[in-house]
Amino acid sequence: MTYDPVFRVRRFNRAVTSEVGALDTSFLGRGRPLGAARVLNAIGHGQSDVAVIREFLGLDSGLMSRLLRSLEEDGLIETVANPQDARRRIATLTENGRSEFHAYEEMSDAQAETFLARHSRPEELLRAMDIVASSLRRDRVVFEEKDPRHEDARYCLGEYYAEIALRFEKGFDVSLSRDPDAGDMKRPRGAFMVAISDGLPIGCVGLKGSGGEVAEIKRLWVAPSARGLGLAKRLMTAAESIARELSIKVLRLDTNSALSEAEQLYRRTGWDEIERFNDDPYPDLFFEKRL
Amino acid sequence: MTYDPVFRVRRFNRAVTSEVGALDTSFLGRGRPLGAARVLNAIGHGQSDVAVIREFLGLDSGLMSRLLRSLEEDGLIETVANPQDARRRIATLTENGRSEFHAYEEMSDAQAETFLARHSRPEELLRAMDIVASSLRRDRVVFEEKDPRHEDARYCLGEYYAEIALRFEKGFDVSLSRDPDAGDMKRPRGAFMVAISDGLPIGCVGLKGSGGEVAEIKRLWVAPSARGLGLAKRLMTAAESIARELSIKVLRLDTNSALSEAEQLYRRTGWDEIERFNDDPYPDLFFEKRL
DNA sequence: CATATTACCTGACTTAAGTCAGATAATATA
DNA sequence: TATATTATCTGACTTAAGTCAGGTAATATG
Repeated sequence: MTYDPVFRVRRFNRAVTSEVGALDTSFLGRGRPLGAARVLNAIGHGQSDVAVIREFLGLDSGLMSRLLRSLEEDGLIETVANPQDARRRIATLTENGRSEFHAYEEMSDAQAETFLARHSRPEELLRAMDIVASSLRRDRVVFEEKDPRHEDARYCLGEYYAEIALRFEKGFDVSLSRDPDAGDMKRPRGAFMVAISDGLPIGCVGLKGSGGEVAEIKRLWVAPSARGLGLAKRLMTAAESIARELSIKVLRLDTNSALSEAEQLYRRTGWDEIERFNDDPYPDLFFEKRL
Repeated sequence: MTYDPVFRVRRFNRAVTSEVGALDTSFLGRGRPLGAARVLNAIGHGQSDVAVIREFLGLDSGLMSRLLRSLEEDGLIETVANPQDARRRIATLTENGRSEFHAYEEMSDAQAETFLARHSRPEELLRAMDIVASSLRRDRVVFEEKDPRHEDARYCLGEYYAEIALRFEKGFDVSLSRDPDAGDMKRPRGAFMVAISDGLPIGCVGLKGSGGEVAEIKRLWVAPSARGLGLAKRLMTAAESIARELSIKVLRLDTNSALSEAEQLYRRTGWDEIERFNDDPYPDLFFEKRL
């Protein structure tokens, strides 16, 4: 017996729509209309190009202009013409603007902390929030090529190794996490791709080149909170298209039959099972795809 | 290595505030201002007393009056004086109002279904949404005394037995779920209490009386999605206060040491460990509290 | 019974948000 | 170079939402 799924989704909708105020009232509470506060916030987060902010917040040009004037009159921002294109304007915070922005930031941080502090199992609540946020914004995930030693890449790899270690009872040699392959997962031999959802890395994949026509797919990982969104497939597609760019003709990968979701994905997307091509102890399944 | 909790809460806030439209646009999309749509929706859900709706939606009396007039002019509702108190008004849907309300309901249902259908692990997404919703609305949980055979009570008991069966490897005799104790968990001997969060039962507790001065606490259960909110303690407090109403002097309970959260709760809230007082096979810990 | 309170209504007002039609100056294009 | 396009600005407008003071009729209270 389980409750109607549609009822549960709608219950969630009611909860967030009636409590969004409780979630984050930092936009209010400083005596400024929401619109002006949102513009100030965007500028504070480094968005300086007026047209970009306007597009991002979905504002009419007239309204945007007026909001900028009101922030300017309050001495919070300054605008100057863009030197590359004098039609466009660039907005920056003044000293007062920075302190006002920080006041908003601190309110928002404090509210988030209070919300978590009321829960005695904050890690589970956070996991749930990650799942919902990733699902809501699934269409805004961005795929960025990163150096495997970049902070975001290392975060993903750390999570990947931690999970591997958990799933294979025999454990996993953590020394590998120093990643001897890093050099082969950078241009021009290969690449490393991170999926980022509103600032949070939620997946990665490595393309480990050899300099020749054969390359390997490594480190395919999707955060537990982002599974079910089809991210692994999108990561693989991205990796394949980089491989084509690099004139790679044959892709290989190894995996373990315990990772059944991965196995299914490969079989569904044109990979063929092949003979073992290395003597690593962990994998027991080997695939190949000709591009 | 884990991401900053405050960052993750704020990411969630951004996701819901920027996608609430995507979550439920059913209030819009029918050419009616949000305020009027919300009033129509409240009436459709059976709230007929104007003052109650006004309180619930937090509206000024003047504004409420105007919204009612506009719905009346559109032929969607009718208002009559309350026969018990002619100052108050009662609003009901007309035939047109009912079909308009159903149009909103169907849009909302369809959107919830679409949202779920895009996810390949809907049950995990639902669990996450339950956790977040229960946490957001923790202060609006209502405790209702119910007959143990009432639908909500039976839902809780079903979940309780299912969980017990999972936690004790030896399994659990499901025939017990027919609940031979039902008669003792009703007034005047005892009571059964269900915690309900916006329509979803998320916890329960039974007070099983004997007719005398000794009663037992049974079936304390909190939904996995509502743990960490202090609900068990509130349920126990509610059960104790009913026990006092019923002139019960001694409360007893049995539990299993595998349920460590429960054991800690009892020890923290004035219960004393006592000798075994029954020969049930499952419990191995026994407590007593004098009221 | 006189008076206070309550629930609702009405009119006059404010604010936030947004739309729309030009105007201006800079830049891109034929 | 003439023309079109673009980014921003300005003024005039609309709509939704809400506030506030005062009014009416019903009900509660001393």
